[in-house]
Amino acid sequence: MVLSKSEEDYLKALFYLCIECEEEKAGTNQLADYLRVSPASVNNMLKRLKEKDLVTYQKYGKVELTDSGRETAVWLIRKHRLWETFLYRHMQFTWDEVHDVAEQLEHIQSAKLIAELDKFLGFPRTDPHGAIIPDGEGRYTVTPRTMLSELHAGDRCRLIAVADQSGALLQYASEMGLELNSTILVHAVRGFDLTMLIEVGGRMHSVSKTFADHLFVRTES
Amino acid sequence: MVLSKSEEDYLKALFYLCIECEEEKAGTNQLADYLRVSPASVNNMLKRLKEKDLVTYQKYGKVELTDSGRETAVWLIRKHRLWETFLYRHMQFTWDEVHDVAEQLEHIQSAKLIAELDKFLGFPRTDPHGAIIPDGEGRYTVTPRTMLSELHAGDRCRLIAVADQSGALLQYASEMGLELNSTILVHAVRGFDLTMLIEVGGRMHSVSKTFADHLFVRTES
DNA sequence: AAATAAAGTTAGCTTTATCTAACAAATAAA
DNA sequence: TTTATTTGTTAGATAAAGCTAACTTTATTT
Repeated sequence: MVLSKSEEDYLKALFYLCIECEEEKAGTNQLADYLRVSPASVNNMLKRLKEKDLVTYQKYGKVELTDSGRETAVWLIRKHRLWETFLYRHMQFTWDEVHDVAEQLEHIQSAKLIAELDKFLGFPRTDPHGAIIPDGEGRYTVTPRTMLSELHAGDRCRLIAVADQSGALLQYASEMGLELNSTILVHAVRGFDLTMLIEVGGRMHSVSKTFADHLFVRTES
Repeated sequence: MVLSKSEEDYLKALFYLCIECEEEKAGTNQLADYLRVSPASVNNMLKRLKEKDLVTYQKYGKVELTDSGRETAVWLIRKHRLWETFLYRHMQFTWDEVHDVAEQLEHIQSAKLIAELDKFLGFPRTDPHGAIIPDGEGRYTVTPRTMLSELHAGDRCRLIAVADQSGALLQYASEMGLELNSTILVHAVRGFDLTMLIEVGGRMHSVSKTFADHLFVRTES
């Protein structure tokens, strides 16, 4: 079944809200906020997605992806992340530049192209933000990950992934010399607003909890 | 100025009809035929393209691209042909498979991506069908080319390009062992329907004038 | 339990891009 | 030159995807 760009965007949004955020189901306004469209537009689209058996949904209820809907969403995420990897590795894109173009490229329809791209890249497991790339069979494991904000003074860790929603966040991280695999030392966590004092490559930085929530790490000591 | 996919398709069609076919101007029905839409749709679109100063056009008259329209069309062709080259060289696509996917990829908006792709490919001059790739400054020279159908018995030539409209033509050519740079020997031209008897790689083939019209060659003797 | 707030829906409008059917203009043929 | 044919235009319809404004449900407070 061939879907429109918009339909695909809604499915992907639902995937993020329902599966990645472990919230099970999503509401109309929540989706509208995420996609920056009106709740009315969402309502409209949900009816069509239900028609096509991509979501389960009933009046005044929450939305959920069907198996078929989730499969499509995972396929889109696979395409998106493979393209990001390509742009990053071979087209000299920085990690804050890849998202916007991959957002367009993910709608290109050609299974052969994606299979070949995967092969060309050497079957990468993660994208430039450390996010897991679903495999050719649509397998996608959502592993629970530790956020930098969960650590305490004295902890040491490595950056393994960044929540890639915002380009500003990535630029900010780059400015402080932070990239995938960087070692981070937590010097202190200020009590009242949870601001963290961290050391990256010998330099000290003070970062907000909001920022630290978006960095996924593996603790080392 | 950002154009819709459709607007871009119309500009590219106009470029083919007006510039590549050396016909100067195109008509409504001609465009409708080429794009496989109704003349009414074309009429509608022409009004909008005129609004945006991409074509010159007046009621019951012929259409022509403006400088700005031609510039956009050449940019699309550059993108299309660079993607074709990428698919052919690095993604194991055959020359009859590249067109459809490139048709989608040409609408991706990122000048940086195209500049990097060009560099990655080593600044290719021609695409997998032998068509010239416009350079980064939008320079595009339409060189007059010899068609196989213009040759006579006894002539020898090399295939330098194929008119890439139809995938069927390319498959047919492949089947007879014909690829870019293949040497073709014209054995005979039948008088009444201009069917040609040609030799390719030691094998004889009888080809129609229609087919021979789509092969561009460089004569060698 | 009634009042208020939050969330979700409907109706009706807009734009883009397509269509068909009917009509008008320009060109070619008799 | 009148007729016929081809070519081009208009009007009105449809479908996708969005909007606003008004309304209805459901959930939360007091």
